[in-house]
Order: sequence, then structure tokens, then C-alpha cells
Amino acid sequence: MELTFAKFSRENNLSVEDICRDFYLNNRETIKIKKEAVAVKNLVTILNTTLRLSNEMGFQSMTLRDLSRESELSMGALYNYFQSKDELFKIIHLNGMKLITNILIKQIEKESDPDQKLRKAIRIHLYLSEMMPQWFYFLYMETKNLKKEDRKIPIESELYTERIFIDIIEKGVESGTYLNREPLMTASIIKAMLQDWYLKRWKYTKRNVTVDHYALFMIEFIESYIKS
Amino acid sequence: MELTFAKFSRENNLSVEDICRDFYLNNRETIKIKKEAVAVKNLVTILNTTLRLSNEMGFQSMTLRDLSRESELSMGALYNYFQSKDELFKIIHLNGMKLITNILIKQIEKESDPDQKLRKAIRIHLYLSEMMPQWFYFLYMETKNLKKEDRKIPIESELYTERIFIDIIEKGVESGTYLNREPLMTASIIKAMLQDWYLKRWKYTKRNVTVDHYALFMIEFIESYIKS
DNA sequence: GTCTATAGTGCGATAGAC
DNA sequence: GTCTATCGCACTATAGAC
Repeated sequence: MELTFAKFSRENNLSVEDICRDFYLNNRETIKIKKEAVAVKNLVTILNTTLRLSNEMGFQSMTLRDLSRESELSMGALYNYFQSKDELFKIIHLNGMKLITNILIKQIEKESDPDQKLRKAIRIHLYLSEMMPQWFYFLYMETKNLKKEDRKIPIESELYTERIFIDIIEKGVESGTYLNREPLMTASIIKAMLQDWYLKRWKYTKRNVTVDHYALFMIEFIESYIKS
Repeated sequence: MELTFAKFSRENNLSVEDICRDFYLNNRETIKIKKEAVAVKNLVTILNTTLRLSNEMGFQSMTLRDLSRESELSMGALYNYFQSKDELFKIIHLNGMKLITNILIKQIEKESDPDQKLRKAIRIHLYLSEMMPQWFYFLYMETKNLKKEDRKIPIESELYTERIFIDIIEKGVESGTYLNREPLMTASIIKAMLQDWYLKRWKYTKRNVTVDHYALFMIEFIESYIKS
């Protein structure tokens, strides 16, 4: 019995609250608010509102006045949680990447069989993006807002998750599970398919394509190439 | 003998100049410059510079002062060619879409055999994005800058080119060339792969993957699913 | 046809009252 | 801990000289 989205989301509670509490505890010196409960609650509001507005209009187009209005926190209040609009961007970017990568790695290291591992990695990635669509969309579409010195972060992240798929496929080739048909290119294309799921969410929703259907299709598609 | 990029680019001269002349002739009343040669020359500079800067920093982050400096045209001169920054965006967006779609359709209607048609459509799309990478990147990544009433334009465009692939595959299913394995989903995934080529250009360049290699890989990958 | 100078707006960020 | 009021600045867009 393969993993389903319902099962995965039941067992994995990915609350923005956890991200915010982590961030708060690691940055007590720069955040001016001293009560944890208040700080975490407002951080959750700020992050969720920023993600929503960025998804609608882009981070650059969103003004802090928009954020203030929509989050129902004054401009002054907002600036107790971050030093600049730029820093707000980096908070979301870095913490989002960290969270996603951590879960992905932790989940797939449980499997050892290449076949099962590849299927699981695909499903976990799809299910994560299904649970936090705004985060994935933000991380993909808003990299342009990073300063030059930070541009390497998303690049490394792209190559890192791709590397996970390359390794699985190469292990499968060694063990004879898969044919030796361009593991690097295959991994690239897997990433492209995973990204299409959250980048074109509107299309698949309209067509009533569920994430489980998409996962199954992806697996069949890829396996028909590396197994046939 | 299948089409190659070298052959395609030799036979198809996609100059930005053609786009600009078309645009100029269709908008003589709003463009204040009366000499065609001057207008087209400056329009080419404006469009190329805008595309370059948008690819580097995003259209929203690019100020008209940046564009003025980099294009070596004064702010006043720029405003002879468009009415607002918003209009400049739409000029690039609409004319780029039109050009790309026109060439794609014209090229593939020459083929009648589904098998050849699918291969050709894939190659033409890849080769077009190889010849105008900045345009494709712009059209994909900058849709957020469209006003709400224009958001349907890129959506229709996405569905339109996808429809081309759906039709080819369905014809192939009817004629027995392809198996009947989810033509709609297959077309979606083809689009995702085509997009990955120009969205992750940095990655493939670094790995010395040529567009012809990518095309061949894509074709083998897809055919192993719909033919095996 | 292109320039410089500037008007007018709305932004990010902050100071200080409560 | 949150608010309002406001500063200084950089932006889009334009007017008028050349």
C-alpha cells in the first residue's frame, strides 16, 4: 500500500507556528517583543499575510502599507518583528527552504530499496508542496528579490534536491533496478515535474486532478523510461 | 534526418527589429516619433535593455532611471515610445506571445504524421526559447505585473500551446501510433519540460547540455511512455 | 527628437506619545 | 507592545528649453 496524501497530512503537522517559534527563539536579540506567545502569534500573521499578498501581486509590489492593512498590525508594530522589508524576505526564504529540505531528507532516509525510495521521494515532495503551496510558490518565483550575494542559496537548494534524485537513480542502476539512461537528465526532469505541480496549481485544480493522481502519473511516466 | 538547432536558426531569423517595426506601424498615433528608422532603432534598444534588466533584477525592481541609464536614452526620450511603465510591460508581453505562438503554429502545420509532428513541435518550441531566452523567461516570470483584467492572457496562452500538444497526441492515439495513456497529463508534462529548458538555462549550460541533446532526451522520454 | 529640471506621489523607515 | 505622525527619499511622469 503506497503512501497517500491523506495519510501523509494526517501524520505530519506542518504548522507555520513551528517555523515562527523557531525563528523567534533564534532571534530574541533582534526581535523587540519579549512575550513569546504574542511574538509567535503576530509572526504567524505576518508570514501568512506576506505569503498571500506575494502570491497575489508579487513581493516587490506588496508595500508594507498593504501588509499593515491586511495583517491588521500598524507599520510601527511590523517593524518590531523585522528590521527591513528585505529582512522579511530573507526570513521567509531561508526558514522555508530549511523546513522543506529537512522534512524531505528525514522522510526518505527511512527507505532503502531504490524503487520504493524514488516513489517515496516523489510523493513526499508533492505532498509537501500541496500542504504549503504558498511557500513553494514564493520560494520559486521570488528569488529575484534576493541580493546578489544571496543568489547562490536557491541555486544550491535546487541542486541539492536534484542530487537526492540523482543518487537514488544511480543506486537503482547499480542494483539493476533501473536501466542506465541518463540519471542526471532524468533527475532534472523529475524536478521540473514536481515544480509544475505547484506552479500550475490553478490548472490542475480546474481539471480535478488530485495530488495522488499526479503522483501516480509521474511515477508511471518516469518508470516507463528508466525501467522499460 | 531530424531538425537541428543550427539548421533552424539558420532558416529563421527572429529579429527583435521585426517585432519593433510591427509594433511601430500599428501604433503610429501613440508613438510621438515620426521617422520610422529612428523609432525602430530606439525601440529595439528599449526592448532589449528592458529584457536584460528584467532578467537580472525583475521588471518591478527595474526603475525607468535604470532603463534610461542602460539604454542611453533620457527619461524624456523613453516616454516618446510608451505612455507608462505599465504600458512598456504590456508591449513586451503581448508582442512576445504573439510572435512565439505564430511561429510555432506555422512551423508545425507543415507536418501531418503525428509522430513527426510531436517531435517537430517539441524541437521548434525548444529552439525558439533557445533563440529568445530572455523573452521566454520574461513571459513566464513576470506575469504578476499584469493588471487583474489581463491575467487571463498568459493563462490562455499556456492552455493554447498545451492544446497543440494534446491534439497531436490524441490524433496519434486515433491512428494507433500512440497508446491511450492520459493525453492531457502527458501534454502538461511536455509543457513543464519545455519550460524547464529556459527557466533553468544556467544549469544546463554549466553541464554542457545542448538544446539538441535536451530535445532528443525529451523525445525519448515521452515516447517511452506513450509508445511502449 | 532629445534633453534637463522638476512636479507630485507614495514608499520604507522611525520617533515619540500612549 | 502598539499606535499615529512624519521624515527623507526615490520613483513615475511631464513641461519646456534646445
